[in-house]
Amino acid sequence: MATVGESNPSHRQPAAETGTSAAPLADRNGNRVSSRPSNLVTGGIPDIVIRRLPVYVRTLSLLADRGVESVSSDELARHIGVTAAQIRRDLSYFGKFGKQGKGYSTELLAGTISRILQLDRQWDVALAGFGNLGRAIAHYRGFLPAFRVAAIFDSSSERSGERFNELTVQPVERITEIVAAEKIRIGIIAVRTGAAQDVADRMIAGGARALLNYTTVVLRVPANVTVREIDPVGAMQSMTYYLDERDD
Amino acid sequence: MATVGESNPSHRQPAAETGTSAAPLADRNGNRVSSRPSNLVTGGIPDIVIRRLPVYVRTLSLLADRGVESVSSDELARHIGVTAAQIRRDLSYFGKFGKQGKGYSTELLAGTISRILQLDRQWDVALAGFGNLGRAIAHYRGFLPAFRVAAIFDSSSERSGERFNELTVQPVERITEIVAAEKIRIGIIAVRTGAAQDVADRMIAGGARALLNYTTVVLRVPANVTVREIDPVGAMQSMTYYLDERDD
DNA sequence: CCGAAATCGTGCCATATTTCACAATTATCC
DNA sequence: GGATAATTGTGAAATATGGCACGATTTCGG
Ligand SMILES: NC(=O)c1ccc[n+]([C@@H]2O[C@H](COP(=O)([O-])OP(=O)(O)OC[C@H]3O[C@@H](n4cnc5c(N)ncnc54)[C@H](O)[C@@H]3O)[C@@H](O)[C@H]2O)c1
Ligand SMILES: NC(=O)c1ccc[n+]([C@@H]2O[C@H](COP(=O)([O-])OP(=O)(O)OC[C@H]3O[C@@H](n4cnc5c(N)ncnc54)[C@H](O)[C@@H]3O)[C@@H](O)[C@H]2O)c1
Repeated sequence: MATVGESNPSHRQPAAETGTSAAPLADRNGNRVSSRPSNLVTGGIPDIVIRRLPVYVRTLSLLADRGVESVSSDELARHIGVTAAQIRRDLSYFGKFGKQGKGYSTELLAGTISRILQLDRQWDVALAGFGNLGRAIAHYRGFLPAFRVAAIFDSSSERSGERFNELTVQPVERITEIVAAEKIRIGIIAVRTGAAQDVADRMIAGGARALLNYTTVVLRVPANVTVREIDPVGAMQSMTYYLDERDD
Repeated sequence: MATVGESNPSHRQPAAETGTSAAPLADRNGNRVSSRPSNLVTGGIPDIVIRRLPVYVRTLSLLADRGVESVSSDELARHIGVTAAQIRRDLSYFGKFGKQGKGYSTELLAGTISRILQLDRQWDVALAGFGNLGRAIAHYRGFLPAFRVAAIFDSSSERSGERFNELTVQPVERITEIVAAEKIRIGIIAVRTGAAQDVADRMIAGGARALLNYTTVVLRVPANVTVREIDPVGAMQSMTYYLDERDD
């Protein structure tokens, strides 16, 4: 396997981009806004490429499960809905994984990209907010097996203290302490909007460096923290632009 | 106000894009796969610009509600986390809304962009899937007031027939019929992955032209249908790339 | 009413991203 | 075994996106 895989990832650290400055706000797909790694300075790999990798893994794994042993960039591209050249280019940032005349081994490539993304381990995640959304996230099995909710926080005195599986919902005051103690690097923010920045700050103080933000708040985070936005409302609001009364 | 606002939006229709050529996301049948409209051909406005507009509206409305009457591109940029030039450029696609020396009227600009996005009306939405996620979406107030769940579908015989507010959950077989009858243009897909394409096809057959896809399935849709993906798992999986054991 | 300060809109340039297209390599078939 | 077909990885070109910087215009304080 080529270079990146399990090598020391320190060189990948998102380029410095402080608070408000240069951070672009929406990715190509529809996922949203805010501080994601700038994509060039480090000589690193463009974030837009990184964001496509999960789809590759997903599709390759699906094919592998179906018993398909190898796949060409062209066929993979048709499955995913991108161009074959893009897939080949994306992969070329990391090494050479294909075989001319044959294509890529589905299983091998899925495994390789998983390692590149560090998905070959389980990550503990801190969940803040245990309201409707927070509960839904806690119950959602789709994050498994790479991600496991290891701590839950809520400010409400009714909710804090509540049990979920083997976890007790903790008060927000303990976020920093617990995130640090459990070495949690990833946070999910599902609190009411007014509390989002505070909760993010506490998580970061405890050592979190990746935040999944379900609120519409634009989070201010240091340059070494990655934030991804989940913004279904924004997605809907941008689709209506294209709607027309009559149609085809 | 400038041109676009409530003018006939037919010219905005995503360019019909045949085959794989100009459009990055087309499959063999000329069906655009997955999200966003092609962004150039029509001489139309780049989709990436459209996708930023909801954030502008949101922020401007917030400021207006706080009693801020006008805001400069610079200040707005600081709130949102983009550059002032980008905001000015984005707006310039639609007209001239600012006043030199002063900035933009928060209320006016929020209203103008809302009209551009056609958010100055209520859109009926069809929701497919009434499991955990579907229920959460149905209860979620964040889509209001621009979007209203007007029909709910589920294949399960237990769920179909169930009531939600004044709605009865309907079987998937009725999607096309009901979507057509109620002139619904927007669908939300929250069914199990295996059913996503089928449900999408039925909605489109009934006249839906915008789909919010919560599943990980890559939907095949005609070129005149916009799809946006909500993919929190992918977002998480791409953030782990940047995580490092030690940090800073 | 004046000069300084603020701010927009945009031409033009810089950067980022995608795509083309082809040499090199490997597979396949007879 | 040799000819043909398939397919990769990548330099170079093409597009798309972002940002600088400045003329033009408006505001503002006195
Ligand atoms: N992106 C999405 O798909 C999506 C969907 C639904 C809701 N949301 C957003 O997620 C957030 C939560 O939505 P919800 O429907 O779960 O609301 P909710 O009211 O059910 O839950 C909010 C929770 O946050 C808790 N909370 C309030 N202040 C807190 C604080 N300082 N620290 C920790 N917890 C605190 C409350 O006690 C409550 O449990 C909102 O911002 C909402 O807009 C996003
Ligand atoms: N993007 C996200 O944030 C997110 C979060 C949770 C779940 N999901 C995804 O959303 C989907 C639903 O998740 P869930 O947790 O609600 O699962 P669920 O099992 O609770 O609900 C799925 C629902 O789909 C219904 N269904 C199955 N086949 C159908 C068909 N042919 N037509 C209509 N309805 C059908 C089922 O009856 C059930 O009610 C899954 O694909 C899941 O991976 C996405």
